[in-house]
Amino acid sequence: MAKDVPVNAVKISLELVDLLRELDGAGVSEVAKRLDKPTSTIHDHLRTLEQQEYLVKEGDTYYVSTRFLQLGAHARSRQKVFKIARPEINELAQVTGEHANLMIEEHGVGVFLYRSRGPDAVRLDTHSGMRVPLQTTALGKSIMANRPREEVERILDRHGLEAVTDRSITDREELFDVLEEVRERGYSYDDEERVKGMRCVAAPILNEDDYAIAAVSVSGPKSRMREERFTEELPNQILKSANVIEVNLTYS
Amino acid sequence: MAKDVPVNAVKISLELVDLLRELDGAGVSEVAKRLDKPTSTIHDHLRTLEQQEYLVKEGDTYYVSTRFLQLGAHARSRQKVFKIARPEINELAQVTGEHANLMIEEHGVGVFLYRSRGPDAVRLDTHSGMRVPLQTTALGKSIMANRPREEVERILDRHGLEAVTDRSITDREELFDVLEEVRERGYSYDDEERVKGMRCVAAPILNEDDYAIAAVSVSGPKSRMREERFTEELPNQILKSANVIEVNLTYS
DNA sequence: ATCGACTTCCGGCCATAGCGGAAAGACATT
DNA sequence: AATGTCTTTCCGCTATGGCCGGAAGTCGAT
Repeated sequence: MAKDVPVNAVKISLELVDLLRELDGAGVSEVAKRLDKPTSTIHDHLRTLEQQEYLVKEGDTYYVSTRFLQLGAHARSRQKVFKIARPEINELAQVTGEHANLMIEEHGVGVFLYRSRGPDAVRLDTHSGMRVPLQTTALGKSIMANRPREEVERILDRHGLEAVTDRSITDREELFDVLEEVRERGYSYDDEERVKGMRCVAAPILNEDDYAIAAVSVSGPKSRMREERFTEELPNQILKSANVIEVNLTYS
Repeated sequence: MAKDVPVNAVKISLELVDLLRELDGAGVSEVAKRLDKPTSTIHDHLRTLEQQEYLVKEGDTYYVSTRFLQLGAHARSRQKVFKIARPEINELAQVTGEHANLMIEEHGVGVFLYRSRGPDAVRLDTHSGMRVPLQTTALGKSIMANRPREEVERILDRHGLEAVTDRSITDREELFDVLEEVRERGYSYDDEERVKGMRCVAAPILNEDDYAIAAVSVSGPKSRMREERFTEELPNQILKSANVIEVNLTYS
């Protein structure tokens, strides 16, 4: 096994924490089985993380601690686009009645920074901090469409084009064609490419150099996302919100 | 130096992350100076954390990444008291106009799980995930007052009684006297013990064994927190909310 | 009582974390 | 341009401590 990271012990602990999140808590032996390491090694790591207060132990089960809440809140509030976009996203959710979202790109994946539920919003699995492949959301496509092609290539080299539903885009050239359209049109669609039955409209937030730093969207059930509402009304509302955010970003 | 944790490398990385949060981003040499380690060592750790996507690098500065947002959101939603209390806290903020808060204890410190700003709420530094010494808030006192004395002793042994303002309680016996009163009265006060000019009223959330699992509070400026509102109206509203939460917790 | 499945502890080996030193850049200042 | 002072980054050695096998506890079930 080639040495891939400078400090392997840290890598193990981080994988361990993320596993505990996925499993929603686990004991020593279960973690050891999943990571294919001896229980004694895992035990050492769990103890360390617990002593440093990054995990909590209840009985023989370890859980992710709220220490991460503090770090996460900091990471989010550090993004100036977050605090400027938040009121606009709330507004968007209210007037459309649906979900409204804010996404940024980080390490080549899409991160939901914030979401607001409108009065008619359906139940949905998206939550703050959720990470998804960029090409599977209208948000991600709006971002990629307004980045240099070579940067998008690098992201694809790193993450590939994993399909999430049977409608996901999986061909690289097809994706670039779509991105071209999106850039010209100014906003993007997602038609059940990530979640069955859901459609989505998104627009990018651009900086002074027309480089996408984020995207905003509205998403809802297919039944309500159609005809003029889908092709005219929602795009206009979203473009207006995106524009307000862009303006507020430059003058702040 | 005695070996204090099983995996020292992990400890270094975790301290590093927390330092980056405090500093709101930093370069290699600044971190190295603060942690009193060689730059080469710090460099190894920063690279590892960045490769694992727990940090982001912008130019020569490393920042905490939104990876923590996902972990934090999980850690919070894991607490059933959070999702049950949230609507009640929002309600409390609306009817009182002030800040309303939810706190739990973790590793012997108070953690703000959620807060809601009412229409008249003043600017305040509290935020989700914030960690404070228990004895410096009405919330913390409500929790400690409804825990076995030996458990409180253990917490104090570990964390001491650090003063935050000149009104903070610093004497152990004095604290236990206060806690005794709080338990009998059913709710607790904070009169500028953490933040100058702010007062706070809190009530515990108890489980079936009368063991405090959390606390709710309302906090506001001294000028509005006085006379009957402070001694009657707010305590009653908070006790009512706490009771609703307790009931919803048992039947769910 | 005996088992089984877990967590925890212990002690040793050798991979590797941590470090010093040097190289490669960045950025002023002269 | 050239020099000096900051960085960050790289490289390779060495002693240490991370990792592991195995044993000892712990708990519940049968």
